[in-house]
Parts: sequence; C-alpha cells; structure tokens
Amino acid sequence: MTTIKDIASHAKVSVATVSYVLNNTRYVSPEKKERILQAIRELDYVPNAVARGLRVRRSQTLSLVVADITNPFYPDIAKACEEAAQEAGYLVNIINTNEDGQRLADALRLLREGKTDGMIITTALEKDRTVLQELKDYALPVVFAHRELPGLDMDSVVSDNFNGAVAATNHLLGLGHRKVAFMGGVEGSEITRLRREGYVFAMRQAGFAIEPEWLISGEARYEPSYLATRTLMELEASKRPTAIININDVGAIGVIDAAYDLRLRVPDDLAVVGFDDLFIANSRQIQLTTVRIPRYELGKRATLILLEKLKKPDREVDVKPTNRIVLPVELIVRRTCGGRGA
Amino acid sequence: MTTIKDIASHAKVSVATVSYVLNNTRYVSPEKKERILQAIRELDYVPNAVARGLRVRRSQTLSLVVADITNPFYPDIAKACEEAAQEAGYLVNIINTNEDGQRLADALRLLREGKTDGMIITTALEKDRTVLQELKDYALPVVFAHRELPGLDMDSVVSDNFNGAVAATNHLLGLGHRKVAFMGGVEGSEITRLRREGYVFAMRQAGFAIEPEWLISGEARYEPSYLATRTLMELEASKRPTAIININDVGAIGVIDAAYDLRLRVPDDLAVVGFDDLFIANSRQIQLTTVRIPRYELGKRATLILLEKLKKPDREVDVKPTNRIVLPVELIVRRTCGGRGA
DNA sequence: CTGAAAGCGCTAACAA
DNA sequence: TTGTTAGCGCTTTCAG
Repeated sequence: MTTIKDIASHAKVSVATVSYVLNNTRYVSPEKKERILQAIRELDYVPNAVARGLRVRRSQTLSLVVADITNPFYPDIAKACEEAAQEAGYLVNIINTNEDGQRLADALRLLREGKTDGMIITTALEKDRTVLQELKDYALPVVFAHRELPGLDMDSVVSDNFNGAVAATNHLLGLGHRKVAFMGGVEGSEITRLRREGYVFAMRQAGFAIEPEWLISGEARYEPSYLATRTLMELEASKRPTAIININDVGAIGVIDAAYDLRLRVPDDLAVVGFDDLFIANSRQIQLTTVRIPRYELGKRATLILLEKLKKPDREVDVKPTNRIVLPVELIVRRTCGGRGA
Repeated sequence: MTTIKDIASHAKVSVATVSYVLNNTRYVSPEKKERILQAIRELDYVPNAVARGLRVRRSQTLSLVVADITNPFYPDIAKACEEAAQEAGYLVNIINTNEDGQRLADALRLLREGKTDGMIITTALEKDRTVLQELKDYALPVVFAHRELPGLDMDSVVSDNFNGAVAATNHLLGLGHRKVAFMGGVEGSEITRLRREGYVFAMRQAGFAIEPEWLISGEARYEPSYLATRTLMELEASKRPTAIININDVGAIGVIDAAYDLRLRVPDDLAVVGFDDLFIANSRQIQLTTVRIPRYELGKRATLILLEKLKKPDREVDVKPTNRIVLPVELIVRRTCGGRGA
C-alpha cells in the first residue's frame, strides 16, 4: 500500500507539501507540484480516507435511513438524496432498518462513531421516540423526512398528509360515495394519524357518519391490505363500504386485487384511492387514483437542510430555528374511482 | 466528545485495558472490568470507529453498487446483501451509479481509500471493462452479481440467462407463435447478449426465421419499451410480431401499455413475456408471464462469497479458484401469453 | 494480569 | 515558499 510518505520521498518533498497539493490548501511551487503529481501517477497513489477522516473528524458521508428499501416509495428519496449529496462532495449510504427499532438504534450510532456526518431519517415511529430523543439531546445533525415525530421539534420535511386525505375523501364524496373506509398503515406513524384525521374531518364536515369498522389497518402493504379488504367486504350490506382509501399505492393494489377476486368491479362496485403515485399507479392496467407524494422533493429538501447544518460551525446549530417544511400534495385522478378519470 | 482516554482515567486503568474489555480481547480482572463498564455507561462512551478503522485497516463496511436503485429489481438484492452482511457484523452501503461510468469509478475508489472492505458490483457493462480490470489487477475483494463481464474471470453469481430466454421462447412457440420479437436492454450488457442468444437459439432450433427488425432495444425501461412496441407494431402485417419478449418486467409493462393504447388485446393480439418476476407482475391486473430471476439469492450468494474472501488472509485470495455461480431461473406462466395461464 | 508506548496515514500549526 | 512535528483515537506489541 502506498502512502503519503512514499509520495513525499519519491518526489523529494515533505509529506506536508504532498498534503498541500492533495488538498489544494496552500501555494506550492510549480516544479514541486509537478514532481508530486508525477509521483502520485507513477505509484498510483490513492489517499487513505480513513486516516484523513480521523484527522479532520469528517467522513464526507451522509446516511439515509429507510424502513424498507423494497418499498418503491424510498428509492426516489434515495436518488434525490444522492444527487444533492454528490453535488456537495458527500457520499450517501442507505441503511435499511426493516422497521426494526434495534437496527435504527444501530444506524444512529454511526453518527457518534464518526462513520457518518449526518443523517436523514425516514423511519420515525412512536416506538422509537426514546432513541430519537437522544439525537436531539446530543444535537446530532439529522433531519427527518416523510415521517416525523410530533413534539420532537427537530428539522423535518414532510408532505401535507392531512390535506391529502381531505382531498381524497372529498373526491370520493363528490362522486356520490357515502360509505368510505380508511385503511391505515403502520401503527405509531404520524402519517397514518394525520391522514386518518383528514379523512375523519372531511367525512364529518360533509355530515356523514363513520362506522368504526371502516378504520382498519392494511399495514401499508399488499397482503394485509388484500385481507383487510375482504374483511370490509364481509360487512353487512348497510355498512359495506363502496370506497376505500388506502394509506399507499402498494396497499391500494392489494385492495384492487381483493376486489378482483371477489368479482367486484373497480370502480363501479368499489372505488379505491391510494397515496404516493408510484410508477405503477399510472400503468394502463391499474390507473390508480392517488394522492401524489413529492418524494423526490422530500429527499432533496431534507438533504439540502442537512448539508446546510453541516456547513455551520457547531455553535450555531443550537441557535438556528428548527425547520419544518410541509410540501403540498396533489390528487391525481385516474380510473379507480370512476368520475372524470374513468 | 469522550474518548478511550477519558474512560481510562475515569476508571483508573490504562487505555490498553479499556481497549481489551471493549474488544474482549484478553482477560481483565472482574473488578477493573466492572469499573470500566461503569465508566462507559456514565460517560456514555461510544468508540470512534474511524480511529479503530485506521488502526486495524478494516471498516466493517461492504458496498453494493447498483445502476439504478429506482429499478425494483435491485432493492431485493440489497436486502439480501444487507441481511447476510449484518450477520457477519458488516454494514452495507448502497451506491447508485445511474449507469454512469464515472460514478462507478468513484465507487470503486472507496475500496482503495479504505472506506469499504469489499464490494458487490451489479453494474458491469462492456464500457466499464478498463476500470473493472483494475480491480482484478489489484486483487481487490469484489464479486459481481447479476451482471458480469465475459473473460474477466472474477468471482460472480449470475442467473441462467441463456436458458431463461430459451424457456420463454419455447413457451411462446409452443403456444403457436411464429413471429416473436426480442426487446433487449442496455447495450454492452452480457445479460442482453445471453438472453438474445437464447432466443435466437430457440427460434433456430424450431426452424423459424428471425426478422432483423425483431431484435430491438427497449433499454430495460418503460418508456423506450413502449416506443419500441409501437415501432414493432407498425411493421407490415407479414412481419408484425404476435409476441414480444422483453428483457425485464418494467419494460414488459411498457409493452402491455403500448398494446393497450393501440387497441391490441393481450394476449389475444399480442403475447408478452418479461424477465424478473417483480411484485407487480403478479397483480391481478397485470398477470405477467415472466422468467423469474432469483434476485434475493443472487444478492445472498454474492455477499457470502465476498464475506468468505474477506476472511482469508490476503495471500490466499490469489490462490483460490474463481467462483462463478449460475443460478437457475424459472418461467412463471400467467396470463399475458394466453395458454394455460390464461 | 496490566501498562507504556509505538504507530496506523493524514492534516495543520508552527517554525524557518 | 517549505519542512518538522504533534496528534486525531484507537489497537497491540512488548516488557514487566
């Protein structure tokens, strides 16, 4: 392995000088510079980033913590995050927690271990409050994206979940539906809470009652949503919903498939709306009406805020006010609710 | 920031002793051990992984290089990779290259910079041969997964692309199709080459001619595949294919959507088969017949081989024979070709 | 059984 | 304009 020392002796200069040309951190005479560059090429030298990191206490690495990389929602956030980070000379590493609190805790430790300089967290759940609170206590450079924890008061960028749900519900109501069910996601998620509230608000405002059975969980996944739909469809006729709002598109596809298996036509017998607007929602065979979540934007903004924090000297971090950005969402009307998209 | 020195002085022992209990690397008397553990708790000490890494020249990090994290193919590989790595005490960071040779080169540098201990590469393309060849020259610990470079002779785990294509083609032929087109993926990909060969082989063996126009590229993406399908459908009737094999499921959905827009019924007017067997291929609305690629297995095996390499002392690496594992694939018959899945 | 100290590869203060 | 050197936080050899 060749080190800075090898380059120094090969070019007949001090290691300091090599370091200076490597980092362009002070003037070095053209002749020496050339000799150094030459030596670097000849010996095919690559500086050791770990040693450098130890010295300057920075890793030039950002981490993105996601609950499930397999969920098509996250890759777009990841991409945005990478693009913004790359621009600033950071590498981003994606960490998958599988919604597991222990793995989240492990990920967070990377910050204190010095392996990563900042973190974007998309996995905040109520059950993780304790460990997340520590981030705040230590004033570690993190920003929450998509999910957040109410009352924690840390930088975050989320989407307008409440109004998204209101829009979805009103759309259904406008189409004449009265019996609309709301299929939530993981428990302890502020997202589910807000969207459910939006749904309840819209129903109430329109003067329609909500049967308790209509508030059900599809876990934001295909299979549970499929099953929950069957449960819903077994309700007595007067309570059986004619429309279902699912917390995300993947779950909504579970709803659609359950309808298919039950010989129910979508949207005639059952209307469905999702959240996210994944690629697949737009395929001709699916044409899912959904609330588009600006996930690229979510990732981008979160990363930019994080980068901003990392620029400031430590002192200012505490002084600066907390950012909380709420991005607007948009109802994309397609075919699964009938109406003008049909 | 609290360091090992703080713990040592707080517990009134030497830093060496602290290190020994931290790593469980030699006997320490119970009293001292307890004092040290106590100090660690009291000061809430977390060892600096960068300093440790510099000293032991290991980062306990693996990297997975993917071409496009947004493609639902990769997250499954990532998950497998993470699970295997985690088991062995490694963290994995996913690096997205966007199929960009420069970003691949940057990623590979991490190995020599000491930021990562080993790498799983899923982005090998002909154009990257030079930079990939260097990995071999330096005997760096990498393994190729999914994609490989012929003649490079490095560890790799791939799927049986040739036979998958043969199976897909024969299935179509068995259903009575004679005019089947093959829509390839990115250029310079060994995967495309092998599958195309499998297709050609099966067609030849059955004694059917292949029109040059039938070998077209859909770039393994939705939009280009959509467009390519329209091109194909504009051929004069005698050449117009009645079936299309797409290099992947995402592209196959583009084919299906194009057919829909052209008022062609799938499978009656046009049969389509994909590769991958993504989650969405199984939804009721799509029911795509496809060649299942064992991507979880791909990621798992590749990671295990990599881990194995990392266990050996450097010397043995060169001596050990190259692994090349070819995993079997399976044709999943559903609805888009008609026949028994219809 | 434990500690002192060298040193991993690099940066940057200080000196010249 | 350049070099010497301390030291980042840790592991591990060597001596005791």
